[in-house]
Amino acid sequence: MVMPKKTQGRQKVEMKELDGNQRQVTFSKRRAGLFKKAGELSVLSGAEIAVIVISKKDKVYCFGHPNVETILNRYLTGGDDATLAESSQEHVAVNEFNMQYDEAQRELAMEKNRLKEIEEDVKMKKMSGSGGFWWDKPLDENMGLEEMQHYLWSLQEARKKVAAKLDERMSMRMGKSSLMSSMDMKVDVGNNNFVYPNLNGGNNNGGVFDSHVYGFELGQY
Amino acid sequence: MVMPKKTQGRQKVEMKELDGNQRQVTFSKRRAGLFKKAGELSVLSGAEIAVIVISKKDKVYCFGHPNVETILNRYLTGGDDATLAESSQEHVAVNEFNMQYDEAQRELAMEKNRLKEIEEDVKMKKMSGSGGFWWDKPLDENMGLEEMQHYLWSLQEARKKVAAKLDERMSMRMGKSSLMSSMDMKVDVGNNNFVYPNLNGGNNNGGVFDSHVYGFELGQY
DNA sequence: ATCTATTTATAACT
DNA sequence: TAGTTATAAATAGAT
Repeated sequence: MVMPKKTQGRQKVEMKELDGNQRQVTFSKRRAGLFKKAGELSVLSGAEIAVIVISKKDKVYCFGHPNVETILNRYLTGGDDATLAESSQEHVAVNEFNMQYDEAQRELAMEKNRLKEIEEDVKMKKMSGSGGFWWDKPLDENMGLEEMQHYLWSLQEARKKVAAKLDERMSMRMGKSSLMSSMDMKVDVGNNNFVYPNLNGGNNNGGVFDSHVYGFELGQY
Repeated sequence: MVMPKKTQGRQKVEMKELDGNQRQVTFSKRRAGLFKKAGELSVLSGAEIAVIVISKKDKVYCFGHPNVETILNRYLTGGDDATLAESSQEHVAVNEFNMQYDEAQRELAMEKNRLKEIEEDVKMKKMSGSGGFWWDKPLDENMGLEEMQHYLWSLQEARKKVAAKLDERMSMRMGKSSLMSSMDMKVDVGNNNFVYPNLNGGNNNGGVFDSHVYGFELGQY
């Protein structure tokens, strides 16, 4: 007795832009897959990886190991820390920050993993589907309030530096630019109770919640 | 008669850092896979994607559609063009340029695809292994001299259109455009025999030949 | 770089 | 958005 197939299974798909719901679904699924692949590659090869995805509706999703800012910094400065260290005091500062940050991240990862193991011990079922790496989840899901505060502070500092770098780069390319001014506007979230604007409705993504994956929650995908 | 299996086939692999040769091989294979996935996602969903990978030996590999710089700009700036456009006239200009540039890139991509189809028609063999998207290969690898010339020509044509529109816009707002000169610098690779400076040893990544993949060629992998 | 055997990722459906 | 299933793709191991 041959059971009729329940589904047609995966079908080959033409590589052209999709529409409507199909696009949304595919976008979600493949974005998740892409981030997972990025995470695996970084673990297996020890490489640093940043992935930034901006949907058609301007929503920003990103992945970064150890974190996006560090990688952008390296990318913009030439990919070599030595180069970075040589260029100026400011760079040294950023560099130093990066190292400390990395270390902090490592500790965090370990703690997270410990927590996770405990959880898994409790669950131990059906986690294969929802499981994954810690950096594959939204920040607020794996960060306490205090930790968050420190994290925000340090990242904002770093971001200013990176922003300055980018501005420099861009102006080198485009003649000139006043990106900094607008960036400051966005970076100095100042006194908003450590709740970064990104999570509050603005579409400013700051780049603060890195080392992980997150999406802005405003419109549809 | 049962043929002994030729290979064990793919084996499940533990997610931990690899060593030596195995790491290099895996790094190459998976990096390629990651970029391909990124390209597919951008085509299917119409999203803009940037991927930056820095190997343990500090080599930088990146993928960007339509190009890395634009995406980093949007990321650092807030991910929303509208926000950017509000801040100042100059931002409007930059923003506008970016949009038009993106558009031009899209056109170019289509043209490239057309060219490729013709080539494939001639070849039509064994392309499955080396096939893929044009933006998934180093520039020098998928561009013959003639093709390169055509590419540069179309890029310049497209750019003229963009520049014209931009200039038009600019003069509408201000007295004149200061972008023209810098743009010329950027696109007019001029007389260097169609070999883009990026390919000549510097780690300047230009941002002009993006929408594709390339790595810096300084050390080992 | 190529070639399989398998593992993974996912398209279609629920 | 979250499962399920069948099939398309990616890729580990070996050449």
